[in-house]
Amino acid sequence: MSPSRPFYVTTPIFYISGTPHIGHAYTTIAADVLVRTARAHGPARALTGTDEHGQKVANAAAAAGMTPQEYVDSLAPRWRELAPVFDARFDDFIRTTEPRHVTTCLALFDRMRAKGDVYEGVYEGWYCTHDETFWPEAKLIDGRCPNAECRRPVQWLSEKNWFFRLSKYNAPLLAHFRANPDFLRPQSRYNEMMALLEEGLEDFSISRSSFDWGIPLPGGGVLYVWYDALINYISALGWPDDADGLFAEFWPGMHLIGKEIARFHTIIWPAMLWSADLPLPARVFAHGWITGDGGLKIGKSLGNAMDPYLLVEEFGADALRYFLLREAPFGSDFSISVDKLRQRHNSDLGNDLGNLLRRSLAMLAKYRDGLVPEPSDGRVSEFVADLPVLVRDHVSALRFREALDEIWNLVALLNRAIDEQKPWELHKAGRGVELDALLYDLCEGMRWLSVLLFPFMPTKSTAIWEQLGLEGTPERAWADALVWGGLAAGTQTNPGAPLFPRIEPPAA
RNA sequence: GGCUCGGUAGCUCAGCGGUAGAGCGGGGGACUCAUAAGCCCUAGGUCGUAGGUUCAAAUCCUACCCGAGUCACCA
Repeated sequence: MSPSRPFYVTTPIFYISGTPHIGHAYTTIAADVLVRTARAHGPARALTGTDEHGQKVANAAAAAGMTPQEYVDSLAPRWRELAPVFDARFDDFIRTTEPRHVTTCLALFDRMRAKGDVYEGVYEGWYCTHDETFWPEAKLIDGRCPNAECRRPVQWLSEKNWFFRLSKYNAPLLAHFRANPDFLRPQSRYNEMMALLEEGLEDFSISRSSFDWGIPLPGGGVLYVWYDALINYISALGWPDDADGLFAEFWPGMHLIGKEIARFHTIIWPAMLWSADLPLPARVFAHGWITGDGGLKIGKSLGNAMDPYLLVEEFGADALRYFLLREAPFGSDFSISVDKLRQRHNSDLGNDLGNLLRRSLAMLAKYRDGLVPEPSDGRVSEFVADLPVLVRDHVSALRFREALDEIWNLVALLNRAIDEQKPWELHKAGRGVELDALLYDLCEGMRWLSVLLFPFMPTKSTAIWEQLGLEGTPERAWADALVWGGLAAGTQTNPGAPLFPRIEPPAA
C-alpha cells in the first residue's frame, strides 16, 4: 500500500446553542473513522468545532442574562466533550469567536474585496422579527409570516450591507460540477445542487448591520454567520499566515456534512475560495439523517433512545460506532432503536467477533499454555492478503458498511476454520503440526482484525491486541503491521474478559 | 406545485436487460473450543400499481400511488 497525500477531514462546526444529539455523534464518528484510517497511511488531520455568532446566540445570551461571550464560553465545553465521549480524536477544535478565526475571516474578506467580488448594496425584504427570517414575497400568506406557528405580520426591512458577487461564479461552478461528479456525494445531493446552479445564482449578502454579535467589519456591521462559519475550515489551518505550514500541507480537505447544508458547502464556499484564489475543497459528502424507529413520533422513551450519551452508557462507544456505520449505507437515512443496537451488539460483536477471540485463546491456553506457535502459511494468509486494500478503498469512498462487511468476512472465515478443522480432535489425535498451524492462523488473523478494526472500534480493537499479548496498540501503519507472520512465535497471550458481554433485553 | 432520490423475502439492504440474492430474525441438523456463542441446511418474496418497448424487464419508457429530500441568505 502506498502512502497517501496528507488527508484533512472536517465536521461542520456545531451551532453552539443547540443540543448534542445522535446526528452530531454520527458525523463525528464518521470523520474519526476516516482520519484514523488515513493516519495508518500517512499524515492526516481532523477538525471540528463550534459556530458561535449570530442573532440567535445574542438573543439567547440576553435571555440568560449574560453577554454573548459569557454565554458561548459557558456552552463551548459541552461541545468540546462530544468527540471524546465517542472515542473520536480530533487534532483541533475551533471556535468562531477565537482571534485566529477572526483574523482569517477579515483577511478573506479583504482578499475578496480586492478582487472586486464584494460590493456595497441594500439588503431588503419582508422580515419576521419573531422568526428572525426574511421571507420572499411569494411565500407570505396574506401578508403574514408563512410559518404556521407564527403568522405574525411581517415588515419591510432594508439595510445597507456587503454583497458577494456569487453570480459571477455560476458558470465556473457549473463547469466544476460537471467535470467532477464526485465533488459532492451522494448522487441525490449532487443533482439538487446542479438544479440550483442551472436555475442561476444571485449575489449574496455577507454582512449584517441590524445586530452586532458577529465578526466586526472595519466600516461597521458584522459578517453574516454563514460567511464567517464556513471559513473555519481554513482558519483552523492558519491561513493566510500559515505559520505552522498546516494550510500548505493539508488544504484542500474533505468536508463531511449533513445533507441540509450542502448548498453552503458546495456552492457558496467554493465561490468564496475561488474569489480568494484558493483551492476548492477536494470532496464534500452529505450524509443522511438518523430517525427514531418508525421515523415519525419521538415519544419520551424514543427521545431517550436518541440521546447519544445514554446509548454510549448502555452499549459503549465502540458498539455505537459500529452500529451507526454498519447498519445502513452512509448517505442514506436510517432509523435507530435500542432493539436494533442490542441485536447488532449481541450478534455481530458478541457472537461473531468477541466469541472468536475467546474460544481461540481458550484453546491456545488449553493446548499450548497460551503460547503462540510458529508462523505458518495457510488459507488464512491467502485470504487476508487483499483485505487491507479493500477496506481502505471502501473507507476512502465512505462505504463504511462495505468495509465492515469485508472485515467480517475474515471473522467468519476464522470461525469456520475452527469448526472445519476441529482443534479438539486434532489435539486428541496428537496431530500437533496441524493444530499449531490452525492456532497460529487464528491468532495472526485476529491481530489483523485488531489493526483493521482500530479506526472503527479503537477501544475494543486495543483489547484484542492486548489479549494477544502484544505491546503497544493496534494503531500503526498498515504497510508495516499488515504483513503475515507479524505475530512472533512464543508470544504469551493473556485472555481477558469477554469483549462484548451479551446484553439481555429488559424483562417484559 | 417543480425537481431529485427511494419503494425487492418479517427486518436492513445488494442486484439495475437474460428464467430472484446477502446478512439478521425464524425453522431444522450435526458438534463442543467458546459469551447456550460458532458451524451446516432451510426460508419459496406476483421485485409499489397499471400499461408499453424487447426474443427476454426487478433491471428501459410512460402514467399513477406511497415515503423522503430540496426549491437560495433558517446552523
